[in-house]
Amino acid sequence: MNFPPPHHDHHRCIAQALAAAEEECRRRGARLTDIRRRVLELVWRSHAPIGAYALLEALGKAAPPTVYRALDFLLAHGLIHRIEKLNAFVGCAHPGHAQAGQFLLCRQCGAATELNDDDIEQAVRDAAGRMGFVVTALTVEAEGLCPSCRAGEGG
Amino acid sequence: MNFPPPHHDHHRCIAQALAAAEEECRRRGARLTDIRRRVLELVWRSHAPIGAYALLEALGKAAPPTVYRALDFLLAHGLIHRIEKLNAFVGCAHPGHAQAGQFLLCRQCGAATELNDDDIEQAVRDAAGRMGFVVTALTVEAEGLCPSCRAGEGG
DNA sequence: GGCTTAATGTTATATTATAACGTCCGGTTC
DNA sequence: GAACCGGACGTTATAATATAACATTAAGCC
Ligand SMILES: [Zn+2]
Ligand SMILES: [Zn+2]
Ligand SMILES: [Zn+2]
Ligand SMILES: [Zn+2]
Repeated sequence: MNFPPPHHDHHRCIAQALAAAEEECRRRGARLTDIRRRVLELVWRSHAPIGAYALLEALGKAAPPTVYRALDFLLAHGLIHRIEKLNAFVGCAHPGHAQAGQFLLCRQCGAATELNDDDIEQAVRDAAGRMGFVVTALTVEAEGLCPSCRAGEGG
Repeated sequence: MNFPPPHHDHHRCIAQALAAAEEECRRRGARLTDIRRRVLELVWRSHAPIGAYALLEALGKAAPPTVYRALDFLLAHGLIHRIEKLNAFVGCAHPGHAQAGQFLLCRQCGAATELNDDDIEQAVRDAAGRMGFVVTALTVEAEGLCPSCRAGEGG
């Protein structure tokens, strides 16, 4: 839930994500098969969202439906999220929690960080409610500069 | 800025949008050519976002670059907006105003309505700021049910 | 083991978007 | 007016993203 510093111990991010995914799948009676696990691992190779065809290439011998099916599974069980602006996917650090789909996207380093801010969600629900609109799903994608990249830009 | 009722005088929406576009282009010294105007008019055929290839077909004899170039122009001058979730485009009712890119998308009738809510933007800036992230562009796409469709669903 | 269903493989194709280059047209300069 | 210039458009090809349809394999169950 914090912005990942540039040189943190990312193996730890991956290990935690995979452990959380195992747990979540067990809890839901879902099968984290080999392909699904490999795709999840590849998504977690970095905090920057990755596209389906990049995953496909990384997987090696596979066809598009293979990776899209794995992505569908991971999305359905809240293990990854889709970044609409980028047609790309990023790991979810807190599967099982209520997710609002709020993301900060650094235009410099590409990192995506998930927010889960009730005030944002409430502000949207309020504004929508004033027009008689009922919100059932929310996508927030904020582009900008993360702390590290901001420092690097001399600003 | 209100949700368009199902049977409002939509010719008026179109006329106003085209007039506003003319004015905005004049103000900016931009050329609203025939193709660009026709695409804008087609985008405004309804309040539901429309895809590039649907526009292409409606245009008749034209190739993809033609419509994409027109869309790029209209986007650049704030006359339309792109809905990322849908890979589709919708007219902007208030060109020239500061736009936050906030949309309510009715999953029933498809209508997209633009919000311009400072509280939403502020909530995002605040949440981002707490993590040291500076927001430069914001996309908010809320899916749900508009007033008319809510009434129709018997809920 | 045989049955059933979920998962994956495979091929083809749909959908969305852009690259590259040629042509035309309106205005400017001389 | 001829030469020039730059923006808009035409045209062809192709890139990038995503899904349909059906065959095959693998798990889970009895
Ligand atoms: Zn990490
Ligand atoms: Zn960054
Ligand atoms: Zn209207
Ligand atoms: Zn509606």
